[in-house]
Formats: sequence, structure tokens, C-alpha cells
Amino acid sequence: MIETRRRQIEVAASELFRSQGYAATSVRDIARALDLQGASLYSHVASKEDVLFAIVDRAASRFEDALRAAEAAADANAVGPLERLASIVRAHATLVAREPELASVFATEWRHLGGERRSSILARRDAYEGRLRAVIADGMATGDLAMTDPAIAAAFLLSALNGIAGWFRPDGRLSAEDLADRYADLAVRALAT
Amino acid sequence: MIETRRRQIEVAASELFRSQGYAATSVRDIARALDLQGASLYSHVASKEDVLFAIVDRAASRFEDALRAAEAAADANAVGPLERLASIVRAHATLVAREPELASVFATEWRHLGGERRSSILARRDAYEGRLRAVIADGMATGDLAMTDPAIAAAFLLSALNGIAGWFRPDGRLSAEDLADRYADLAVRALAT
DNA sequence: CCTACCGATCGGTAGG
DNA sequence: CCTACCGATCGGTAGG
Repeated sequence: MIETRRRQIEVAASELFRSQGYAATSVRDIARALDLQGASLYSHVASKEDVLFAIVDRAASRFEDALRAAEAAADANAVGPLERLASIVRAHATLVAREPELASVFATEWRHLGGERRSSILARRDAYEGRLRAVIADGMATGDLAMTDPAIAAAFLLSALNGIAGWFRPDGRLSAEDLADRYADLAVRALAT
Repeated sequence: MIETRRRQIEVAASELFRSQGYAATSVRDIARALDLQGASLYSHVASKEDVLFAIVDRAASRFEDALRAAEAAADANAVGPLERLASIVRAHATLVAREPELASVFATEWRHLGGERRSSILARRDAYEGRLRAVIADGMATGDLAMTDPAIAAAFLLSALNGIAGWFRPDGRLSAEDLADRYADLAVRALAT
């Protein structure tokens, strides 16, 4: 277990950033959650923004991995565009439901990042959204999906999916997987011919 | 034109709260947008939180009015559950697209309100969401809408709708009304039998 | 990882 | 609506 402390800081910060927002969370808030003095955090991180970036960067990678895996599985099973879309939605929803702090900070706190980091994260978000748009456009080309503006459909779906982080309780009566199935169903119905 | 200055403050604050968030926006930021000194704001408002509450309270009323109007129109025309749902979605989407600052602050900054104000706003949000759930449940009872958990369907739709504030440009190639039509279409398709 | 401390900025008040 | 100012808190550093 190397870098455990650093990880603890990121986990505690994710929870605080999610519930209070980055700007309203002080370095001392994060330290207190770990029973440290505020200044002691700086033995492990260079700045508050560094902690935010680490979280957001990790979140971006998780979403990219989930998308890649969903697409690879769809390729391997040679499924149609409808099932490909469903498995992407399922993957995204599952990730948000399982790690709402990560997803919520990724979705809303990136604007507190400085210039380069911010644009790098935005570029990755755009690329992700672009992949989803392409899947939707492909489905329209084969006639499996109804004709709509793929950009609008993608924005519609991503907002719905990311919204899960705002209300889903992982310890509630509904499992992340069940939730993901419902969302995939709603998404497919919304877009299928 | 009474209370113009007060209104200007709220408008400037909405824009700043939307783009930077409430916590990252200082009283002096708001004042600067109006060419005032920071302390001068306090001739018009009692506190920074007061400004936030005024915005969020106004936003809540706007959404309540829009919902009421959509339901009244549906009642007057005796339309079915499908068209009733469509007109509610259209009304909500139009409002978010026309006033993204108001909608975005309402959707995300309420947590910076203190105890009573916060719970009052949350109660109104819950009531609004409850109305949407009821419309969905009614549509399922008549067989116009497919059987799903109305709470999940409502959360799905509201997240998608509120997400509009995050990307829609009122001066872009798509009008608020066209956007609203697309969203109503997606919503109806997602839920219809 | 702590104590001690820094300059900057915060929301807000006094008094005009 | 302004100037002058307040105590509190902010992110971060020095030195151990």
C-alpha cells in the first residue's frame, strides 16, 4: 500500500468537494477529516488545486476506461448500434452510481482548475462526448436509431446520466446495476426507431 | 421601474454565481460588475446569502408558474397524459434555455443557503418533482406510458432538462423553443408505450 | 507531521 | 454610495 495517505486525502477531499463544492472547502476542512493540521497536508500535496486535479484526472480516466471496455465488448460480440448504446449507457450509469463523489466532482468542479489543466480536462470530456455522438450517428445511419441531432441526444443522455450523482444512494433499495439497466432502457427507448 | 438597482445586483450575481459558483464569487466581484465599491452593495442587500436566496426563490417561482401554466393548458384542452407530459417538458426546457443563469443557480447553488431557507427551497423542489412523478404515474395508469419507476423516470428527465443550462447558448443556431421541442420528443419517446 | 507564522482576501459595519 | 476599517479565515511557507 504505497501512497495511502495521498489517497486518503483525495477520498476525503472528493466527499467534501461533492457536498460543499471546491471553493467552499478549505484545506483545513480536508485536514480535519483526516485528523491532521491544515499545514500538514502540504507534506503530501503541493496545493489545493493539485488535489482537485488529481480527483478530476482520475475520474476522467475511469470514464474513459469504462467507455473503452463497453465498446470493446460491443465489438467482440458484434452487437448492433442499439445494444452498443445500451452498454455504454449502462457502463456510464454504473460508474456514476458506484462512485458518486468522483463523478460529481468531475462533472461540476472542473471550472476551478487553472488554464492548462482545465482545457486538458475539457478536451477529454469533449472526446468522450464525441464518441457517444458517433455511436448515435452510426445507429441513425443503420436505421436503428431515429433521426435526431446526435449532439442534442448526447447532451440529453449525459446530463441525465451525470445527474445520478446528485440523488443516488449506493446503500439504498436499488443497486447500481439495476439503476443502470433502467437508464439504459430509457436511453434506448428515447432514441430507437 | 422600482428596485432597479436591486434587480441589477441579482442579475449580475446570477451570471457570476453560474460561471464561478457562489462560494468563489466575492461580494466585491458582484460590486465590480456594477462599477460599485464592495461595501456599497450593502445599501441594497443585507448579506451575500440574501442575494443568493432572492435568485433561487425567484427561480423556484418561475418553474412553479411554468408548471402550473402547462398543467392548466393541458386541463383546458383535455389532452392525454402523453401530451401533458410533453407540454411540461417543453415548458421546463424553454425556461432553462431562456434563463440559463437562473436555472443553473437554482439547480446547483441551493446548498449554500442556511438551514431554513435551504429546506424551504428543497421542499419546493420536491413538490415540483412530485407533480412530475404524478403525471408520469397517471400516464402509466391509463396505459399511455410504459411501466417504470416514476421516481426514476422523473429524476432522469429533470437531470436531462436542468443540464441544458450547462451548454445551451441562447444566441446559437437553435432557438429555445426548437430545443424544447426536441427534448419533449425525447422524453415522450423514452416513456411512451 | 507539528508549531508558528505570512500576506491576501473574505463578508460585513460605522459614519458620513 | 463612498472611505476607512474590522476580525476571521484563506492558501501556503519556514523550520524543525
